[in-house]
Amino acid sequence: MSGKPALKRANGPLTVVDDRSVAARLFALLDAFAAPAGATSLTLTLTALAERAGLPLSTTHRLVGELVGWGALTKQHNGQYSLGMKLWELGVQTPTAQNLRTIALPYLEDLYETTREHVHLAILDGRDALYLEKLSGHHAVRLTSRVGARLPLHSTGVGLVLLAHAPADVLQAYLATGLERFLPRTVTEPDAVRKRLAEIRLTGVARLSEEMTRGSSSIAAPIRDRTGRVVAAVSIVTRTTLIVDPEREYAVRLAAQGVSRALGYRRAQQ
Amino acid sequence: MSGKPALKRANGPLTVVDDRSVAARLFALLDAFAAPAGATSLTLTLTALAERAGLPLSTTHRLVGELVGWGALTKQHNGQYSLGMKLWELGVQTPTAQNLRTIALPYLEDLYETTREHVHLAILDGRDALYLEKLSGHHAVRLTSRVGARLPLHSTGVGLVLLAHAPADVLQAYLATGLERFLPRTVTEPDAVRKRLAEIRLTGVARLSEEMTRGSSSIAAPIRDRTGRVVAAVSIVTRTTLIVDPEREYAVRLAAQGVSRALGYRRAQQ
DNA sequence: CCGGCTACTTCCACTGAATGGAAGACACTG
DNA sequence: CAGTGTCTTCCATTCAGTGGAAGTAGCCGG
Repeated sequence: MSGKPALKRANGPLTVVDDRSVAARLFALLDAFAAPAGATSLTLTLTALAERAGLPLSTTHRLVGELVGWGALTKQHNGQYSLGMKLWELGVQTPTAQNLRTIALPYLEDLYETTREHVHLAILDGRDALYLEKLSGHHAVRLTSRVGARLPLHSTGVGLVLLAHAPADVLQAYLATGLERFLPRTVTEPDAVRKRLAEIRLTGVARLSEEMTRGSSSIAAPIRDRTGRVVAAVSIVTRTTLIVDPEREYAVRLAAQGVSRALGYRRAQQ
Repeated sequence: MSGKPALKRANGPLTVVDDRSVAARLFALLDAFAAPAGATSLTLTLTALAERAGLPLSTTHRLVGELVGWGALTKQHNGQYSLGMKLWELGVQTPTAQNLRTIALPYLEDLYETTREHVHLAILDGRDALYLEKLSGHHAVRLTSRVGARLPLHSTGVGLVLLAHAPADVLQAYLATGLERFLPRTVTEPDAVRKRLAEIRLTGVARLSEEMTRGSSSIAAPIRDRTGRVVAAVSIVTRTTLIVDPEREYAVRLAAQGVSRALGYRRAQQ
């Protein structure tokens, strides 16, 4: 691979920091493990890793050695490498994740108990909805989401809620890039999306059917912090039915309000 | 491997890999954020960070710049640094955590629902019980545990279960170091611990009262994978009462069995 | 308004840590 | 047992990283 500049990452969040710096190489190695979509966590051989990170084998070997020594990677019995516990340990200490999760979890559990459906908690990160938490029972519908997943803003319940309350420039930028159509019913036309967002702001809930995963629908509501800013969104994902039942919507609203209140939000204004 | 410098692996939090290497410096910076016990996630100024990591300020400045660029650290409005979302994102993809959690969560939820108590899921990592998951309602007792926390093996329910099924050498090594007494009732005498572990192996449950946190008791049971090896432990932590109630113990057992079965364990032998 | 303090940022000449090609070890496989 | 793919080690070369020092920004008290 001569192509001297920049690593050629294909899919996913490519954060080239500086390239050439040792740090950047280490990051490239870790990024090589970023799982694509809803896939299971990767496991790579040294050679595969070197290739994905765009580094010479011997360099990879040495750096991987350091990463393993620290615990960021683990070498399994079969010689494959995977992300290590140390990374998990540090990761769960990240303030945003840690705090929001801790505060929200009890309410999410309540929501799960009353509805028995998948419960999601997500925040806006860049151009994606980043799933912080997901509860689901033994049966519920199969889904692409998982904790740590990034899903599009325009085709998920939490995504639309987050988008509805995002700063104008973020919305602008998001709509500017073409929106992918996952299923026939996915709304991708910018103006239609804007209209939809206005309604979501008005009613305080988002409802979607068959826009991301066949056979499933979603109801989502915003979570606000003490300043009133929308910082996250909760949703439930249910099997699509024709009946619109207001009870579930109420349950989602209730959960969102509970978390907001726990974050210090008092619906003051007006 | 001449016995020269560094390479100080111990799997405690302070993992000096080689020192001098760029990687080691980066790791030191990240390690500086490792929260002590049950504390909230740290937030540090550049200077504090430099100090904790034992690096010159200018070096710290540059490296921190790279870490922020990649997303491992975040600079907050007030100029303080904290762990960043990228780290969380990678962390939750760690196979052990990811898989166990995904499989176990539904059972933990059931357990929470029937008991309304703190529910813990932990694995053995080094000399500690590492808490992978924690569910707790709005009320339950206040505790030191949290997801990502490390607590001692001899004074927690999950810890004792894990220790009871640990390889002989691990147990040996653990008992060799003096065990800390947290409360008057903490069992710290090696032989007493061994006896206790034998009982836990026999009955399949661990019960503790007032050994770690004042006012709380715990019931824990082992989780096995398809090979029959104990890979994790579940527990509930309740307010201490005088009544030993068998229902809760049954619920914990049930949850542990559920997860074990989901992991492919068939209680074959005997 | 200023001087003094602390905390952060930038600069750059020097140097030793990191590099990577190549060769050696290992492990399958047919 | 040669053949192929993968991993590990070595070491001369050099360029990325270093860190002392100087510059900048922000804050406080007088």
